[in-house]
Amino acid sequence: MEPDLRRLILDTTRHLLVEDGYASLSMRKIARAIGYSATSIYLHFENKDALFHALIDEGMDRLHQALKAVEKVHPDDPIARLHALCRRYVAFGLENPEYYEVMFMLHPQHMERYPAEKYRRARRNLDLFAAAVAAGGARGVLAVEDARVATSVVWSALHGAVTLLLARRVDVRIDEAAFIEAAIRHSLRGFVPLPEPVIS
Amino acid sequence: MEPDLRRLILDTTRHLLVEDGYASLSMRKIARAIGYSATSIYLHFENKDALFHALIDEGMDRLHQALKAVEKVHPDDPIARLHALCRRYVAFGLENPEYYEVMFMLHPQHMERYPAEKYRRARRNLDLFAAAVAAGGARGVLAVEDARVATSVVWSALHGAVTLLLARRVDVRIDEAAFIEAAIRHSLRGFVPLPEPVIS
Amino acid sequence: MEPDLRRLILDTTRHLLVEDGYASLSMRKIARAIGYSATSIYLHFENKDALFHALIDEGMDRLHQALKAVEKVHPDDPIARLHALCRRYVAFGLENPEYYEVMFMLHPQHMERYPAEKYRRARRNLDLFAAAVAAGGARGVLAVEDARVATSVVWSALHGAVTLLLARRVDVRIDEAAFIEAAIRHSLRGFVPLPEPVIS
Amino acid sequence: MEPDLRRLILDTTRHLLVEDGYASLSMRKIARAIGYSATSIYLHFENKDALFHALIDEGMDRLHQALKAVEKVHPDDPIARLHALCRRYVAFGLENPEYYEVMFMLHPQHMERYPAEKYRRARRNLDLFAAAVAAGGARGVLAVEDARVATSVVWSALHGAVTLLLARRVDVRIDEAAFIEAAIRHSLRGFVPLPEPVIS
DNA sequence: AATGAATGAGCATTCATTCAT
DNA sequence: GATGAATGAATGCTCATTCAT
Repeated sequence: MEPDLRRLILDTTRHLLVEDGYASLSMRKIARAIGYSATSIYLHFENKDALFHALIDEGMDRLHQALKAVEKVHPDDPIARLHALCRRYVAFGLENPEYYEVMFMLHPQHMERYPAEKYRRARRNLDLFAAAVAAGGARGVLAVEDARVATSVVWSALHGAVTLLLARRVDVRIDEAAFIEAAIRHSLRGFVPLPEPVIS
Repeated sequence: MEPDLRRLILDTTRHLLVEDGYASLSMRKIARAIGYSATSIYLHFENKDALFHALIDEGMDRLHQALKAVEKVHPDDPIARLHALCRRYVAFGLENPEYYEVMFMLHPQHMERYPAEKYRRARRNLDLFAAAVAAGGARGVLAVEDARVATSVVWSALHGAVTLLLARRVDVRIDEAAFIEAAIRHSLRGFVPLPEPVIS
Repeated sequence: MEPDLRRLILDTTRHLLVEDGYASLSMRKIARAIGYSATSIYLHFENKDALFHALIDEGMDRLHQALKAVEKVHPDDPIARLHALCRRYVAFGLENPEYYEVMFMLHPQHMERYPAEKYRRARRNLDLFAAAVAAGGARGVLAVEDARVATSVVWSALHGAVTLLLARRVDVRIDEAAFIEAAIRHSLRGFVPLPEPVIS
Repeated sequence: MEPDLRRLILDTTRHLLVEDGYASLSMRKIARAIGYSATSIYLHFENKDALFHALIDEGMDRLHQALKAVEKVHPDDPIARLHALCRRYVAFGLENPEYYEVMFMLHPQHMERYPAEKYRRARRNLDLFAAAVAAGGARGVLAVEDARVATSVVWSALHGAVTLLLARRVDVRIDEAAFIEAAIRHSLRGFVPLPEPVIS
């Protein structure tokens, strides 16, 4: 009857996720929300984990689309590209809290069953950051010791900003946009190729 | 019989949390661990949330103790102090994974009932960072535009590092200690009072 | 497409039964195994019980084939025939554990719907035993008071041996083959027309 | 409220067992039958298996009481004792079909969790048979090659009779009592030390 | 201060079956 | 003949919580 129940399940799950959180999400709840029996969900997803994994996949793809778009805008300016990637990343997290929660906040235990092959696919996003970082290092416009480490460091700063914002933990007196911009700049400034290291 | 059952409950819960994780923690399990009936817990805590809130309070206090200790070591060097604060913060998170989770990652929904007054108390920890940042700014050793924002930015970077590490999301080929140090340095380098802004 | 899907269903179900056991057998599983939809099974069998009843019929037929083969080997020696029938019976039970279970151990409740007419057909197997017993009695080589009773008695001894073995209840220190042979001999010796032992 | 809910659960379970069979027995069904919530059952039994195991224990004990009583009646006549043991065994099975089903008809898979220590206790019943068989062999009134095997053989004959009767598989034209007596005699006659018939 | 007894709601998952096509 | 979509009922079990004592 429903043209695409699978789609409906995925979308509904995403919304429930952001409203009630992962912990309180149950198959029954999803079923109730979509107006189908719980059994019907199993027609489209092998089990709860499979459903979440599908959501993760989608999220990773969407994020990838968003980030890739950036890449083309600044093909020759690694710094500008990195900056734009950061903005996009944070924007994605704030605009898609549902996706973001399953994608990056799920407990490792649940991720164990996530197929390794998909992990690789998920890592493509990080690779876009890595490419920009490496390019900046190669051109000497960014001071990069270890590109791998540097990439993760940038990512973790962005992730911290997104999660604190989503959890509403950031001081309410701080303007959200200002905070985001400050966080990104701050992180990028860490790459400044300096005459003098300051922190010994 | 027990001089302070409330104390015992809190300690036991904390240990169970660190050892077995949040998801598997139940009132029954706590009761079994302390050797009292589950009902007894309700004599000291209104419900599970109240128990967790008490735990969060304690966690914030413990973190505060840990951070305050640092303060005295470098009373006159804001940069060293900030650096040490960061290290301590990350160490605390990694040493008390599930504790950290309860403190900072609990779904907002659960936090709604958390009294605003306690939120303020929890913010004392951030104040220690803020003080160091402000001191550095005042002395001109750190380039700080808005101390409030800067503090939150540093915190969010640390939080990102902790959560990614706890979720085992950081590339396994990266040495954990190296990653932490890089993340902290990177964040502090963002404060370098520079002749030249790089990101326009 | 399939020339005889009914046939395929029965065979597959039997195999699944022998391999995975009764408890784990479901219509879905059968459907998957035959490569048809679950719905298709209902085109050939009214419901699960009907399928099982058909299976019981077949089992009875198969057992009948096995036992009849014996009959011809010893047409003139009732004792040898009876002995061989017993061996065959036990062998059949042990070789088709779960099949045997469905045939003889299904709860009466499930059997209520089993048509009385089929019961009669099932009884043909017992008749083979009865014939041997009667023949032995007629020839005076077996001491038989009431052939009907005697037949059931022999059968119940065999059934007891099979079921205890299938349930792994027989002392593990006893060799299975030795136990079977002892059980059969013991039962046959009950027919000894004294003072002459017949089975050496 | 209920003086002994554990008792009530055990008794109710037994009755449901004989009425509906093991396969269809569920914790909820038991709960409904006793007028308590399903959860309450878990206050007295760790899980479904534990409940069944308790039932097995009780059954074994009751059977043991019944068989032990026999022992004293014929202390010096192994044959009479064995005969009486057999009668009692069959009588117990027919009078306590509920117990009998859990005790001897449960699937091996469910028995795996049955503590080994209890298995030993359960074997006491077989030991009573073994003692009589051995005594008869020692006195030369029973022809016993291997007492262990002989005991199991007798038991399996009795078990076969009980289960066929319980499953209503025995020809309805046969008088139940006559069948039982014939089965027992037949089995004992297998022990006849020829050339003298012992059981008249 | 402490508890044993009890429960309703919930969980993921499986099942046999139905029905419109 | 065959099926995909759908479901209601059921399963064992866990949980936070309550209440009378």
